[in-house]
Amino acid sequence: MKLTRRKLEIVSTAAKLFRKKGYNSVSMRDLAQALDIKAASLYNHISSKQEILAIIILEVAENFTEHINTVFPESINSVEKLESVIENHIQITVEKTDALACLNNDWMHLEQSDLESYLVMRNAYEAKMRNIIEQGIQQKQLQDRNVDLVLFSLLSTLRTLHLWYSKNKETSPQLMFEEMKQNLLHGIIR
Amino acid sequence: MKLTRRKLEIVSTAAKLFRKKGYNSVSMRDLAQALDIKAASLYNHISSKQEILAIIILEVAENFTEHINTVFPESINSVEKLESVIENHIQITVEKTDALACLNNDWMHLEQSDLESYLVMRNAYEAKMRNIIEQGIQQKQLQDRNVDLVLFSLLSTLRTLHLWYSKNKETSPQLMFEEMKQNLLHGIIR
DNA sequence: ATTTTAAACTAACAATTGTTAGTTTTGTTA
DNA sequence: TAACAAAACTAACAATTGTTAGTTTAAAAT
Repeated sequence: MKLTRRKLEIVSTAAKLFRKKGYNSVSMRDLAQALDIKAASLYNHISSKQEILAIIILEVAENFTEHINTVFPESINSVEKLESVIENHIQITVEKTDALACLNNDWMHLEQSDLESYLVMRNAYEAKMRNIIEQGIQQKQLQDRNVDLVLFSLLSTLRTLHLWYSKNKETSPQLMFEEMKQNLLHGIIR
Repeated sequence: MKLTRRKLEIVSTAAKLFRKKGYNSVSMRDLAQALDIKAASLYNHISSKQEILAIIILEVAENFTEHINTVFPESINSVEKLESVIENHIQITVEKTDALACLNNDWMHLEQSDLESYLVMRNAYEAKMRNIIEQGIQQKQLQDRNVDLVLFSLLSTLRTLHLWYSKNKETSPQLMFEEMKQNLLHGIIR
């Protein structure tokens, strides 16, 4: 099924609801009501509830994948690569807040090949991030620490930044970028 | 209803299931099956599914509250207070992994007075953390940054550390503490 | 040995779930 | 104006949900 205008409305309304209550706590009747139609009418546009979830999540996952594939082979140093990753996370946080929250909270409700695709992308992403960090340590640009924990420290904050942003929507991406770069890379101690 | 031995078994089994699939994706029949009994038998021990969720979440929330209330008035400097908070998060992550994950993922499915209690505790916790950070900035021990974003950077990682820990259970709390202190307070750049 | 209590059971309920079939309405194109 | 397509509708389905009522079993206390 093609992504028509109406279908996109349904998907983005669903993302908003899924984000607030979680995939399994939003019924097709809830979704329909938010769009001011009846539940059965949704099926003129989408084939199943699952399809909606897959569209929401896989699109964001592909955004992340595309960016890291661009930045990974570049001949800039590790710190600059990390900065670019931070910037990308902030951009997606700002532009696709609902979908990003869905990805974080409801990816485990994907089924079969969609779940598979998601996990493949996530693993590849983390592997490339890991690589950047290892390279940074080797080149003495980063502190010599437990790579997995460094990776987690970065990603945990970047992945959940939408929680902060949704309560601070007036903040400019620029400011977020500068502050997060400092916090994540240089720490908070003086 | 008192917390008997059997009731605790039910609650901790529920925490394990809720963590993996989310509160609304675990039916009372799922929970019963995991305990090798029938769904109706659960009601000899608990009064509702909601009660289970509330027990799981509020207990952890109280742990956090107790600790910050202990550390907050102490006459140690801000950095030492932050270190103590980090240590406490790691301890709870290690000792109550499932319940902590539940709190993070399913707090919004609490109802009425339980939801209220949770939010009161969370707000109080964040306010005290915020205060510690502000004090640290005033006393020039911390960098002069956006307080809210510093707070978020710390808490986002500490709150989701259970995601990393559940895949790295062999790691000692000591090592986690030392590494996270470095990552969070001093950053990762050399 | 008898009574009591704790904890399991079977059977059923009313409500809600995702989804389908078939129909009607609405707006556009021939 | 007639024909067509898009998108809504009503009505219903089978399955699953949390929970209750009433009963049986097993263990502990008298």
